[in-house]
This record gives sequence, C-alpha cells and structure tokens, in this order.
Amino acid sequence: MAHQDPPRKRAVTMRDVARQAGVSQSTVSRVLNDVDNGIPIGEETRKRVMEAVEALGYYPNLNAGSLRGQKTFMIAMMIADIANPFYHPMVRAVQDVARTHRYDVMIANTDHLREGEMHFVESVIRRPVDGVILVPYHLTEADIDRLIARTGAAVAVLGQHIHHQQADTVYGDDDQAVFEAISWLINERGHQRIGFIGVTSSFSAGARRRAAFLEAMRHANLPIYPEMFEIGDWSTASGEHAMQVFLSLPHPPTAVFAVNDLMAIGAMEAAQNAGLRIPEDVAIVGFDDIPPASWVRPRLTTVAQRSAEIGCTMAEALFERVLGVYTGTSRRYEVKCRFVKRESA
Amino acid sequence: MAHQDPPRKRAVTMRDVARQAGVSQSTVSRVLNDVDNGIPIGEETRKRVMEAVEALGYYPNLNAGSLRGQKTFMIAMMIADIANPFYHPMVRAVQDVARTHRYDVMIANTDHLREGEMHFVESVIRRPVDGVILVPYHLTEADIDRLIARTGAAVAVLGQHIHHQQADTVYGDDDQAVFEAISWLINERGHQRIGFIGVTSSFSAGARRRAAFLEAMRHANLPIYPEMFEIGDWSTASGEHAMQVFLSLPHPPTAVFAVNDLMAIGAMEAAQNAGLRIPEDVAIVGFDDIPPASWVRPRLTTVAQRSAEIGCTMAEALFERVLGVYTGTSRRYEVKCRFVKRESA
DNA sequence: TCCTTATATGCAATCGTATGCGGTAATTCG
DNA sequence: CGAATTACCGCATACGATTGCATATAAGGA
Repeated sequence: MAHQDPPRKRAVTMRDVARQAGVSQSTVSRVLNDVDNGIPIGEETRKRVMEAVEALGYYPNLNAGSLRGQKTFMIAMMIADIANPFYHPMVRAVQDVARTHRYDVMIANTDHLREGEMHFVESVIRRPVDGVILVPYHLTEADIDRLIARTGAAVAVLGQHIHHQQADTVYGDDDQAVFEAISWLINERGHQRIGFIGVTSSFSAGARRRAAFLEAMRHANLPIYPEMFEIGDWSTASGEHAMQVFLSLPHPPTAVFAVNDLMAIGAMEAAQNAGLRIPEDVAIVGFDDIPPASWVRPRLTTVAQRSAEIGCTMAEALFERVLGVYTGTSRRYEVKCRFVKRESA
Repeated sequence: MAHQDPPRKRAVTMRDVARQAGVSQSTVSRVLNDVDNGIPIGEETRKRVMEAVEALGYYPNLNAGSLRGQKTFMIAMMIADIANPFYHPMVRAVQDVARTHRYDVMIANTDHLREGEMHFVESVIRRPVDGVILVPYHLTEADIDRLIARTGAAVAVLGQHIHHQQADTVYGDDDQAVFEAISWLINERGHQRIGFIGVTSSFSAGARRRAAFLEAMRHANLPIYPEMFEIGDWSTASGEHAMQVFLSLPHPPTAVFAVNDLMAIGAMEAAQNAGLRIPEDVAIVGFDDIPPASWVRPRLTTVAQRSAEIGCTMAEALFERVLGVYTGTSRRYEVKCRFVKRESA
C-alpha cells in the first residue's frame, strides 16, 4: 500500500454542471429549484442544464444546501428502545410520511436513560434538523423548550403535553384503558390480589399507567399491598425477575398486570418455568399489543396501542409545521387504546 | 396568528464565541479542535475561549464543519426491516461503536425492496457520510462500487463479498449451519419430506440457505419435490401462508425449514391453527434465533446468528477505515452460526 | 543593536449551494 | 426611431466552519 492516498473522489458539484452546460452556477441552482421563483428561465437554457445534470449524474449536496438555505431535509426521532416492537409501526409510519416529503429520518434510541435523552438533544443542536419527534421518558418541558430555542425545529411529542408554541403532542388514553382492564380483572374474573410490574420513571407512560392501576383498585375498594408492586426496566428479563419475586411471596398475586408486553411475556416465562398454568394459576395482562403477544401460548391479553397511527399523527402534525402549512399554537391529538382479551387472563 | 414570523432562533456560532472571548473566529476553531495541531495556543486565550463557549452554550454546527472539513461524523446503515428482531442487536452494536467515536447513525430500512435499496444509495450521495454499513439483498457489486465512487465513503457489507479497495465484508457460515440442521432432521429425526420456505432474492442470504438446503437433501440422496418449496417475504404472515399451502398438499411435509424465524413462527401459527401438534405432526426449524423464538411454545429450533457480533465487527472494521487506521485492501470476516435444538423439531 | 527563531494570533480563501441585485439583449410602445 | 420595459442570466456574497499563510510579539543570539 505504501502511500497511496485514499482516492477521495470529489463529488459532482453545481459548478461542474454549470461548466458543462455553459451557464453560471446560479442558473443551475435556479433551474433545479424551479418552483416559481420570480425569475423566469429560458427554455433552451433549462434543457441544456437538465442534460448536463443527467450526463454528470449530479445530485445536490444537502449538507451544503442546509447551510445556505434553511431546510435540512432531515428530521430526528428519539425512541427508548429500537428492540421494543411497540415502536416499529411508529417508526415505519414516520419514515413513510417523511419519505413522501423527501425527508430522511435519524433514529436515536436512548435505552430509557436520561443520559441518552440528553445526548439526543445535544446531538440535534449540533446537527440541525427541521423537525424532531420525541417519545420522552425523562426530558422535562424545560429541556424541550431549550431544544426548540436552540434549533428552531418543529417538534411532535408522544404522551407529554408541551405548551410551547412550536410543539404538538399526541396522547393515548392509557389511563382509561388500564382502568378498564384492571376493573375487568376484578369484576369479571374475580381477582383481588393483583400484582403490578411497573417502571421507575416518574413521568409519562409508566407513571400514568400506575396511577390508573391504583385508581381501579381503589374504585373497587380493594386493599393495596406494597409487595404487589415490582419495578422493571421494560425488558423481558426484568418482567421475568419481577414475577419470580411475586412467586416467592407467601401469598402470590392471582393476576399480574405489566405496563408493557415485553415484561408481561417475561412474567409468563417465569410462571411457566415455575410450573404454573396461565391463566388458571395466575392471569397475566400486558400493554401495547406487540406481535409476539399473539405468538406466545396462551396468547397474551393486553391493551392495544395504535402505534402506526400514533407515528402517523405525529409525523403529519410535524410536517405541517416543517412545511409551514400550520404555524399556530400547540395542538393536541388523542389516539385511543383498546382492551384485547385473549387467553392469558 | 396573522403574520407572526416563526421565531427562527439564530444558532450560536463560532463568531459569537470569538466576539465574547475577544479573539478571532479561527482561534476559537483551533482551541476547539486542539488535538495537537502544529499550532500552539496560549493558555490564557484557551481559557477565555472555553469560558465563552461555556457561557454561550456553544455547540459546533456539524453540517458546516463537514462542508469545509472532510468529516461528517455520520454513518449510514441500511437494513431490510427494522421490525425484524434479527437486526436489533446489530443496529445496537453499530450505534454503540459509533457513539464511542462521537458519530451519529442514520438508519434506513428498505422493506426488502430493490427500490428501497437504490433509494438509499441515492440518499447517501445527496447527504454525504463518512461510512456506510450495508445489509444488501438486491444491490449488486456495481451498485456498491458506484456508491463508493460517488461518495468516497468507507463501506462494510454483510454477506456479500465486495472486491472494492474500500470495502470490508462480514460473512456468516449460513451454508454449513443449514446443512447441519437439515442433515440432523434427516439423520437424527428421520424426516424425508422436508418443506422449504424461502424468498425470491437471488443473491445473498436467502439464496445461500436454499443452496445449502438442496445440498443437504442431495447429500442424503433424498428426492426433491417442487411442491416442497414455497416463497415468502421474510414476514410472519408469509410464513403462515406458506405453511397453509403445505398443509393443503396430499402429502404435506413432515418437517419444514424456513430461512428466518419470523416465517418459521408464522408456520407454527398456521400448523397450530390447523390443529396439528409440533413437533409430532410437523417439525419446524427456523433461522436467526430472535428472542421470540424462545417465547413461542414449543420453543423454536433454529440456527442462531450472532447479530451483535456481526454488527460490532462491521462497525469496527468500518471505523478503522473512517478514522484512517486501516487503508489496505478489502478484508473478510467470518462470524459463526450455531444450531440451537429446542422443542419444535 | 539588529537579526533570527519561536510562539501566538489574525486574515482570507474555501467547501457547495441559495439568492439579492445589477447588467445585457430582446422586445414593445409611442 | 429612441426610450422604456421585459425576459434572462451572471456576479458576488452569505451560511458556519477549517486551514494555509501572513503577521505580530517576545525571546534569544551575535
């Protein structure tokens, strides 16, 4: 190899096209962005330019464009865990909407860590984007305000209401759905001792579902035992562990609700490994309705979230702002959940 | 609302920092990229600059940096389907490696479509990146050559050998693993009629696994029936459909091998919905060993791919090139598969 | 004292694109 | 036929950063 410099290919630039077409670089720019500028372009010139573009295989450099112009043609999306199927339809929907507008999507997962979320904010400040989609677990409203202030990006958020002028929010009715599910366990299935597998995060989804769980228990006048609450980290393994703890109790719960399906599936594993039958010995209810929920046996009873619809709603609201179609104040959308009864409860 | 212009916050620039610190903009640049330039910086100046950076909360604009400088601090990764768990550890590994180098990762999924893969190439030409990680199903070597020629990016590819100077490849020993699995079905389990659920793509993984399947059958001197071959699209639904077709045969297969776990799980669903017992009535073997493979009942027998290791290997090879640590010719890495016997066969 | 060397900083060009403004040729009009 | 438009197009600057080169100051040597 010796000293063979890497063949750093110079990209084809507008100037190359201009030279080839015998026009100035600014004319090329105008031809490419033809969308009715005040300035008309000669038919002959336009044709020569387009031929040169074709011949050289020119593609504009979006980085350069976003430096001079305003638009970066990129949005960023922050999710907690790319391995959680709940996010997949959402991501896919966002990407689909973005693609129709010729936008790229940068996905960052935070591993449910505050550190990860802060890193994301920083990263978006360093590499400006036109819009941001957030599924925050730790970010406060102040953090998001700062993000907007520093980048000027439009923002769509799931599950946390932001009062900022430039942010829209999408809500699920998690609380109602959880209330319905727990009430059903109590009234229709006669459960009294219900275990709860939650998470630590004090904001957002985890906390709201916990509140709804407590509400349902209180509403049924059932006692609330501290040992019926276990903390996980949204992962299957943590759900498994939580269930093991429950099963080691003198009086284990007869039903268990986990705030997401992955933990519910983990709980099922633990119960079955302990030789218990589901739902006869212990009933299990999850949240999300990810595809594996209907692959396991018995199939998991759960609360379905319309992940694709959530993603689509967020993306469309975002792009209305990004494209300047909407410039008003904060909007709020609601996406309904629905309780899906299967065999695990 | 009327005509309230959106408050397009001007970002804090180097010039702002320079003004605040009472130095020139180029000095700020040198302080920030201090990594032993030939040019020394006064201790006093450095301190003033850093204070100004701190005070203003300055972050460099990476887009601007990548215009003048060389590095974009971004790599792109192309996968077929973000919803396929097989890719998750890979993506995660790539992101982890990237993060240690302060790089961002752009993920694009192609839905297994050639169109999607071509779109990705175009997108990378438009928005230059320092490196590209590919899991191609349709891209030819010529396509990849073109990508490198146009962008100068370093490239790491899974499963397809690229002879280009600037590309490394990672291989699994899929063929051996499939051969082993099928031979085991034949010799240890006595299967003779084995169904195969494959895919259309003529390159890469799908085709190699098909070849290995045929090889194993021939090696055992078993006849090969055309009706024992079904085509899916890697999805659970397509696996389900394929199995339904098998089951409608006069002589259905006694065992079925699917080229990925999602289709295998779909096949299980179809078999169980038809009232068959697994593995007694029909044995099922998959490929990948995604987490749901051990959630289904019976647990899925499959060939495990070390997805995280693959991602890690690709990313590390890539960054050796991106950072200029390695500038030699194409390298090739192999990552072993292993056959995991569980209850479905 | 003057010239060299080392040290520290600023100037200005540059990356690829967008765009306000001015300039030229063609056209219209009185 | 001369003047005022109109239709097109190029010049030059800006975006925010990097970097080669020049410059200014201090230190050192003869």
